[in-house]
Amino acid sequence: MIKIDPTSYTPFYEQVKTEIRKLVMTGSLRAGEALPSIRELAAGLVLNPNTVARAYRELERESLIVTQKGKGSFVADGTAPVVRKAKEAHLHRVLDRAIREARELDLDPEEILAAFKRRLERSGDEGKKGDRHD
Amino acid sequence: MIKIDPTSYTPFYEQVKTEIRKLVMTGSLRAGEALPSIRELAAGLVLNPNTVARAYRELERESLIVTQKGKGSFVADGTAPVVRKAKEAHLHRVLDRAIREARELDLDPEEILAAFKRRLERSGDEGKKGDRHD
Amino acid sequence: MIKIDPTSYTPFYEQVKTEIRKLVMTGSLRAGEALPSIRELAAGLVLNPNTVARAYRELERESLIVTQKGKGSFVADGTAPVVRKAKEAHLHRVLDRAIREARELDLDPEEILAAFKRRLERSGDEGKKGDRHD
Amino acid sequence: MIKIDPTSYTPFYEQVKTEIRKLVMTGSLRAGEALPSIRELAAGLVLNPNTVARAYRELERESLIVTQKGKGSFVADGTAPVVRKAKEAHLHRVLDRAIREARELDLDPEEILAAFKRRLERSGDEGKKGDRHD
DNA sequence: GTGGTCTAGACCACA
DNA sequence: GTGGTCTAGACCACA
Repeated sequence: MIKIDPTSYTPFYEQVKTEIRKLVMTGSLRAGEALPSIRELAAGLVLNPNTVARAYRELERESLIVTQKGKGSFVADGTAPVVRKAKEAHLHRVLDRAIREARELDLDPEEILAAFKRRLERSGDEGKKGDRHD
Repeated sequence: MIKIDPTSYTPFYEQVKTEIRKLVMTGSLRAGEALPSIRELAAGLVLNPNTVARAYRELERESLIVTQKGKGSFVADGTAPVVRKAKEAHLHRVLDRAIREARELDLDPEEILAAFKRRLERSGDEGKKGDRHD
Repeated sequence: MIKIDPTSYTPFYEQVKTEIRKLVMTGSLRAGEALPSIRELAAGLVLNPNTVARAYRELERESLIVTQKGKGSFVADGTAPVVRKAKEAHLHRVLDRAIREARELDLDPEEILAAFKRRLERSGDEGKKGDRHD
Repeated sequence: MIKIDPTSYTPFYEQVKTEIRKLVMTGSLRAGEALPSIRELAAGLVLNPNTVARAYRELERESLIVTQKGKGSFVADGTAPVVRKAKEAHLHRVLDRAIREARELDLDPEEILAAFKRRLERSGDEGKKGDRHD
């Protein structure tokens, strides 16, 4: 469910945080639901447990998850209402960045929009694929 | 002309590379034109000359610029024809990343497109502004 | 295993690159094998870690080695088949340079060949020794 | 008559020195003969006069040339007898370096000699050509 | 412990 | 003044 890009400059622990936030935002992980254990996830992602632990620790600090000693980590309650807003904010952040970068190329809004439509359709055909490289 | 974001995970030397690539792609820097000297740019960006030197060195390795001992760095000849393609490729990369990230939120293409249009118009009103934070 | 000549005009990082390429070409370092860590090699050669790091970084860019965060650097896979060709190319480069320089002295090919034979035998007697000073 | 390689790590002034030494060793420049003026040579090589001046100064310090104020630079007298020995020494240096580098590849002397013969013949066919890159 | 980035500052070749 | 190399040393991510 989660993928880490080793070529990205974004630290592994940040990538793990982002991926888990997405799972919550899409409803793949619901309030109260258990996250994979640190060791489990670390093994799956071929990361050191320390790295995953750091991601969980920071997600806990922002109250997205809670950890119960001896039991594991769970999506925090009260998350549900926040999700909708977070999702919208995330979408805007993502789109605004693309728009800003496109405009920095000195392109007209019409051109940008046309290109966006084409790429969006294209992405529908191919399913979700793509190489990130922040 | 160039701005660096100290809060970004992207290394300074990569940010400098990206910014200079943009200047070439937008035609702000044309083939044969001189780049600011390493020391000059470093001073302007409050970076260490070593950091800017690394950016220039790598841009030279990708043949975007050429350096003449004792004289300075210049946009490479033969850049002009390459620019158009690079620009398009960059635009696609930027848009595709946004599309991929939006789709990972389980949003419909229509929703995504509608949001994109709104944000694009909004960006036109405000002029080019925005808080980056890659 | 590696030696650096501080009197050479060739930068230290280039000398390190050349020496490591040789180790791979002679089979002293095989695909997958670990290279000494940057700090280790730097200490051994009495060089600054930055200098060795630059050598490794550039060897990585030419796909001769791969680096894993926190683990170290390793000879790239797929190196084996490339080695034979690289070895031959390197030999030709070395011999051609000597031939060109000898010819620039206006010597006959026979003279050059005779001298080469004598020096080659002589080198066999003495074992591998020699004062470089590029 | 002289060529400078801007991609070489050998400083320009050293390349100039070496090239002039070769001209003397091959008899292209004889004792008492005038060298091109500093400005002339600098213009021909597209170098700054300072750079050529440094080469001349150092060649003068090693007594290969003499400079007469207002007249120019000349190959020193007493050079003739030295030339023969210098030529041989230079040849040996050049060949020994090639031999050392070939042996560092773990090649047999027979292999090396065979390759040398082939490359020597090849060089005869093509005339003097070649890209150096020390 | 292993790499990666960055600053501060020195020294050199070249224009 | 313009680049290029190098050292010393700090700080961070990752194992």
